[in-house]
Amino acid sequence: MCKALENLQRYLINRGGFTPLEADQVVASFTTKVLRKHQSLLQQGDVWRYHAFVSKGCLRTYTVDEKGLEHVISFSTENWWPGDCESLISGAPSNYNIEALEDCKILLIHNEQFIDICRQVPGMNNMVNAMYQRSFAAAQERINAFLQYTAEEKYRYFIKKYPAIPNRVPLHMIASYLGITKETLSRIRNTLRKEMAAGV
Amino acid sequence: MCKALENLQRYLINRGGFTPLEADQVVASFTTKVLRKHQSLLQQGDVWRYHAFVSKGCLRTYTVDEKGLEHVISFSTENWWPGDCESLISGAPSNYNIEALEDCKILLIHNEQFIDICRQVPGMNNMVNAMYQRSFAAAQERINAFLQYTAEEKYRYFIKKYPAIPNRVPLHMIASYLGITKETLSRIRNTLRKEMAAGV
DNA sequence: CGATTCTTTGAAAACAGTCAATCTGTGTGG
DNA sequence: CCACACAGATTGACTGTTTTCAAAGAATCG
Repeated sequence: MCKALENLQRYLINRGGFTPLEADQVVASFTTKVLRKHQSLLQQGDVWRYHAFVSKGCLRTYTVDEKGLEHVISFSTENWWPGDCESLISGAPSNYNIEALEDCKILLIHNEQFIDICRQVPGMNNMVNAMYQRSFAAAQERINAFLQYTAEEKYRYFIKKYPAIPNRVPLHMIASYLGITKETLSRIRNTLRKEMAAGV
Repeated sequence: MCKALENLQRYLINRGGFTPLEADQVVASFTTKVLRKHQSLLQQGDVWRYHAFVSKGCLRTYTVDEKGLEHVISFSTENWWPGDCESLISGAPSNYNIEALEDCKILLIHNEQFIDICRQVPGMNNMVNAMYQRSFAAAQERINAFLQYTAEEKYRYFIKKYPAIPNRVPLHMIASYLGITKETLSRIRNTLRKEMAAGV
């Protein structure tokens, strides 16, 4: 088994509570997709019919508003499931774009096959369920951050929660993710640097 | 069957795709809880171990930050499932408060019983799954609104999406939900009134 | 009624955004 | 290997939306 698939297998065993055999069965239905930096996994207007697991790399999901401005909805690194669950449920064209920020290895499966597996492998439903619960809980936490934090507090919270992201992702995308401008984020970084230097 | 339970039965048939008989079986495990205005369904620090269906009334879920300020996370009206899914999964004390804004009728079930029903009634897993998917999609949409809208745009979007809420809920709670101050929202309302008067 | 709670209004202050210029680093092609 | 282009990051001055603070006017409830 190639390394990309092994990552998913490990994920299924550790996070989904599967036996190695069950995990094999699930993994066998996935195909590997290599994405080079700047390539897309999903483009606005297309329908999302898959489940995708990030085995290696980093992607961003973003929207484009009426003024043509991009807004980063989320980052997806190893062991995440990027996609558009709205489009998946409804079959409607997606409003989201998903783009590789680095060279990526993605494991893909069509939704129909995925549903088959859910029927065949007991425990699959539970894992999917838990996945969505976690996603929802995380989204609520983020909403909470929008409600109570200033720009600086949002950034502090972000680097505490995702310490690896700032090193992998350009600043202006993080600013977009936080709902602030790149200039503001640059100034915030500056004050944080000064704090570090002062030994706070 | 009392009227409160009938609402849930109807929900299960229409939204969950159950037969009336299956729906009966599910409904039978729920108990009715009456909440008077200002009473709580969940208080910060308690563990949430239930699933709750709003048969009648309106509630708010909110957090209290370090400064003692309240932030409205969500409103729940008829046919919604308020609760703290984070606390439910992890078993950790909740950070949320859920309070009745009107006299309410809530249908409650313990999570353990709920899991039993999921095992017994086929299709239950799918419904729960779809519920969380919808919740997650809605949360993402809200995050998107935070990213691209001004205060006024957020309010316009809100009344368009939830036209019934403004009539049932005090202004300052809507302001909190939108992440703006009550004074700002009051001023926005003022300009909207003027627009209406001018016939825009 | 009196007492909350909710809403509105005004003026001043603060935070973040905009615009514009410059600086940095990286990679590509001559 | 250098020069150039380009994307990303920083800085400054200015603008503007939203917040804050304070006060007073509705509305609701016991």
